[in-house]
Amino acid sequence: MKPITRKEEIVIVASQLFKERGYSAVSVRDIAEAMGIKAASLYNHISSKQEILSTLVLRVAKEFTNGMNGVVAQKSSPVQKVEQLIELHIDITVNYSEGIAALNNDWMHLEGEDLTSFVKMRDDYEENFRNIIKDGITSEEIKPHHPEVILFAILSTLRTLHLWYQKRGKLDVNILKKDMVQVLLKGIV
Amino acid sequence: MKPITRKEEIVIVASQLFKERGYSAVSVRDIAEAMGIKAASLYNHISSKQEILSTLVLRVAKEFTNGMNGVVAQKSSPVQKVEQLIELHIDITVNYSEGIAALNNDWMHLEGEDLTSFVKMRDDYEENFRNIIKDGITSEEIKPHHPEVILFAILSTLRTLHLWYQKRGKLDVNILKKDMVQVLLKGIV
DNA sequence: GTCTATAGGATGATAGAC
DNA sequence: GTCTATCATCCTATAGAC
Repeated sequence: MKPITRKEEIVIVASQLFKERGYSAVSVRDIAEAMGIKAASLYNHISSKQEILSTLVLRVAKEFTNGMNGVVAQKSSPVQKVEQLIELHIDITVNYSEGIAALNNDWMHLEGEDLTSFVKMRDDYEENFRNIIKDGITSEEIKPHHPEVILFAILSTLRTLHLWYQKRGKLDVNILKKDMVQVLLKGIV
Repeated sequence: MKPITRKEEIVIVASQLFKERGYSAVSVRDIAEAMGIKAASLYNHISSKQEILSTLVLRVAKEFTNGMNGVVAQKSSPVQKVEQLIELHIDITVNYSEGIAALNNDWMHLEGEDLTSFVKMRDDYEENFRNIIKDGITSEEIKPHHPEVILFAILSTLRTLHLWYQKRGKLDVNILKKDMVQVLLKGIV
């Protein structure tokens, strides 16, 4: 089915270590040891430790960007779009759990063009999300709180889903989606 | 007024660097340079780099523990307690912004007894919060969603407040409290 | 309280044999 | 594709002079 390349294997193993300890606290020797080979052997497949991080973070960032573009292109209402974004985050969390940890905590260790391109993707994503919320306020579907507070509350929750999903991973994804949508949109009281 | 000790100065300078790059990516040379002295001179005031992290993280963790104990001891309703906890997080965020970053992202680099004691404080805090939510569901003040989903949504938002507060720091704290309480308790639609 | 000098080890990465 | 050997640099921390 999936003939995983050696480089891909490195990225997967590294991402698990990055998630536990963070990019800076993980050495290339640690990654190699986790794969049962020597550090020098890694360099037959990658050009630097940086490259692992870039591959990992940019891959997930592109998933978010593509997903957001899909949502924006639709004709649904602002609230429906927010629901779709909540589902997007849950889907990506389930499929790229370790990558999200790196994206959240280690993006600042990217360098050069990779850093620039990541920051742009993240800013664009937030701007699209913010505009959807503003549209919802304008059309009176969403309560007139400060859009920034709403954006922050939702994004904070969605961005840290991976921390929680690993603990309660048994919960069915569809149940999680429904509950999360209810809690985030309609509150708890 | 405040005769800041040299050690305290080190903790403050280090916490700002830890917030930007994370504990592992900051060297003692970096900290010393930011203070305009040599790395070796730091060791006249601290015994290790670890000690800086412990001081920082445990200080903030104790603030949360004390605050939670105060809330639990009160006779207010579950929803009122949640409101007080939201305010607690906002107050601590305003006063210990950098420490919260270390607490969120670098606690796993604590060692020995400090690590154990931190994890216990964090677990106790979450357990108290969870019980308040459960009480609210039992008394039908809070909607009967899975308590874990509610706890997660609120805590995720509150724990990352510091990221947002620095960007929009101009916003009055009392306005922030009111808006945040509304959004988290009553939702956005 | 700060300095210079340095110990002792870890780090990212390369060269070249197999 | 992996290995051993190695380089140059960085790391935390200590000793001892001023």
